Amino acid sequence: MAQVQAQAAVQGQNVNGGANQFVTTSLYVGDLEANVTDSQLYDLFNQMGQVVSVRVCRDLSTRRSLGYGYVNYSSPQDAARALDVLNFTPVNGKPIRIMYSHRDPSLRKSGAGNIFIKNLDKAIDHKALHDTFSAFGNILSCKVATDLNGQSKGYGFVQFENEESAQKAIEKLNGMLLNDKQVYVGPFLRKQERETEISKNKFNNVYVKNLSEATSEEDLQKTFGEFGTITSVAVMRDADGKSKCFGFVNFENVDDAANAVDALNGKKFDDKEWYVGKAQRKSEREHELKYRFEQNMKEAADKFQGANLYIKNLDDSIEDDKLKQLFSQFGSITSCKVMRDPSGISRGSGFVAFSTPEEASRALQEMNGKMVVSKPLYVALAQRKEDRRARLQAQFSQMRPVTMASSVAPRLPMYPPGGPGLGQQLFYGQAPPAMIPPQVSFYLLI
DNA sequence: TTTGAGCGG
Repeated sequence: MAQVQAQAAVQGQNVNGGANQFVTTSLYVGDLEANVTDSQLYDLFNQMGQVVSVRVCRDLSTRRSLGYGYVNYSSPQDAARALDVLNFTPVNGKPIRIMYSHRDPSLRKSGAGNIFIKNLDKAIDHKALHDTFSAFGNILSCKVATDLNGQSKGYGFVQFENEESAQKAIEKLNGMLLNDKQVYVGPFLRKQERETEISKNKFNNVYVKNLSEATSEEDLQKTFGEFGTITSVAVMRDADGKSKCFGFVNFENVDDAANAVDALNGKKFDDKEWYVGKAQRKSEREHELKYRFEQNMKEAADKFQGANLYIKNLDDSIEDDKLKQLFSQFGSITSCKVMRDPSGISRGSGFVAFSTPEEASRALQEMNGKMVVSKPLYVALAQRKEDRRARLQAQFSQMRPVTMASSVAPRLPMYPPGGPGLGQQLFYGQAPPAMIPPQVSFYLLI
């Protein structure tokens, strides 16, 4: 796989799929021991070719190492070779972990292609793990969990560049013997996700949706009854007795419920593909919705970090279109909004989001202090995430939750298809200004 | 037994 990277590098392509020109020459070096210095990194990496620059990142005020740094080469081949040869080299006794520098965190955060391995023989180290799994695709990051002495804890992680490689690795290696130990290889799940996975496995009550309108309790009883004793069955209906096309089947026995889900989920009845799964309690459903929403908010916030401008001191006469006009000369505007109070009067503030931080930065420089209509504009980068969060919490109590029918509730723009369902009773409120990028117009309270 | 953390000038 090092060859693939080197080849891509020679051709000036970015193996990670981005467009950044530095991606092939700039390395991220992580898992640094706290006392590792710039010059140590330089000495090590300069053995692979001319190093252009190197730095260990430090906390601005305390100057303490943040445990990672960067090494830049002028030659992509040198960078590729350094990644291949120097990865997991101990520095101050701790193996460093090298990746191509990739500033956009979306791939890392998405967790796509990330797998977990357990029951690893203690003799298998980072390198051995890497070698074993690199047969299945390009690896972005790989490590064995270790204790403070560097001893293997018997499990590890491999993040592939793509999901297909991860699937192949799972398929081929799960249950295989590695150094005489049978390893488990599966998708990586965060602790929270894993707990809900487990809780999914034991339940009596089954939820079924996408029923045809004609499907009755008797039909459900008949279909589900094949799997075991049913204690109750219900098709949910509106006031007129018309089916809402979903229902619940409660089994006496948890295994029967699980079998029914396995067998019936995705099956077609009357031309309708049923969804059959564990019936969630309201609190579980809300918890899941909230979790997914927060993940999306985080992604949105990250994405717009640096590309999103906060504007103040706007003349009241300026509307969204006019704001956009003012800023469009600096780049491609992905969204633009003047904040207004409930009666529609401009708050004199707004947001302009560009597609790149560079455009935003230029716009900031050119537009801050510029006279527009009658007043000098105040232009700043939209608040950092941490500040937003703190202020968000302060304002949380002041937001009045609004219940909306699913038919009028706005779609959250950042939701992927199949995200939290709007058919649920969700609470939406107006986003507090200066908190949330304009793309995300509503704040969910649950 | 064991389900991370991580991107600047």
